Amino acid sequence: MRPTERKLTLALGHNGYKLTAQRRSVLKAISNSHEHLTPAEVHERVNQENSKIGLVTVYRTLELLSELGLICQVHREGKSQSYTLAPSGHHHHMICSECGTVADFTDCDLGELEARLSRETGFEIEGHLLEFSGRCGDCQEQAGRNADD
Amino acid sequence: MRPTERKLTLALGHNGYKLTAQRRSVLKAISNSHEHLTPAEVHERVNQENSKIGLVTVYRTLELLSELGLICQVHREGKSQSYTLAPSGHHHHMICSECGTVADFTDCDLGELEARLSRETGFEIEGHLLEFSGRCGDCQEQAGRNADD
DNA sequence: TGCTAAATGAAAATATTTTTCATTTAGCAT
DNA sequence: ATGCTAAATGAAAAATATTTTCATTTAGCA
Ligand SMILES: [Mn+2]
Ligand SMILES: [Mn+2]
Ligand SMILES: [Zn+2]
Ligand SMILES: [Zn+2]
Repeated sequence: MRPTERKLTLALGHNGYKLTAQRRSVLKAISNSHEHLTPAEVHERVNQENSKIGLVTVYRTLELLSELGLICQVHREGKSQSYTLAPSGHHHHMICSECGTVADFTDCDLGELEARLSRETGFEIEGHLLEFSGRCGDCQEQAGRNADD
Repeated sequence: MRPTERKLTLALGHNGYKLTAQRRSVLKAISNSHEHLTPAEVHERVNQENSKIGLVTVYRTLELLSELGLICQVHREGKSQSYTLAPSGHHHHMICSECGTVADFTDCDLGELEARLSRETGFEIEGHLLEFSGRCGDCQEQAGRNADD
């Protein structure tokens, strides 16, 4: 059993949820992709396989997996919600604007900035959203190759 | 003329766009609020006044004002797009999760982090999204007063 | 093996955003 | 000032996204 599947089994059991084929398919689709996927994209990919599950179930499952911390949301300007596999614990995303690949990083180091803002504005800070966008190594290479032609 | 209106006149003229009553109303609704407003909310507020403008025009106008740098988008988990008045230049938001107030700050100081990520992952970083969420001073006070009762 | 609460999915409802196109109007040239 | 024209508007419809409802199925347990 793949480590992601094992996590799913544990997280579901722990919280009184049932392990279903649909839930396994959704998580598998996400963990098989390095990109962030919208509910519609997950649905499409799952249904290309044998399974055929309903879009409503995809929505419900994405919300559940997100709650369990197995996947997390990616925020793109103007785009609809999309999800990617979550490493454990606090982390952030770098997103390739060309191919959609998501890379995680953990040490955001915003403590000092938070403290200063809190002091200066009186806000009590509870959380933050930090994402970088750019071009991944692969897409840069590809652009380089095309320029060479 | 209020400074925001002056900016609007200049930005529109500069770019070959026309100054219309609708555009003034939309910008006014946003600049009159410290909260971030969705298209539907902007529409509602504008139409409470004399004017009565179409929701489609609100959508189009928000996009235009955003392009011109007069307003900017706020990103909330699971919520639909919303906008707030933009100070000039690069900046970020702190958003009160209770009342929706948005406060801006400018010095995000992510250069070092960017450089390290770029070095370690090969990503070429082009931009970032940084938002803090928490409770504004007012909402903390109010909570304090309620606890006192 | 059977029971039951949880999960699923089809359909409908609701919400959000975009497109189309006929009508109006701001800004400019006269 | 007046008329012209490209840009802007708005009503309606279409497209897209998300949620609710409820009858049916099923995972996990006794
Ligand atoms: Mn992540
Ligand atoms: Mn802003
Ligand atoms: Zn890429
Ligand atoms: Zn507040």
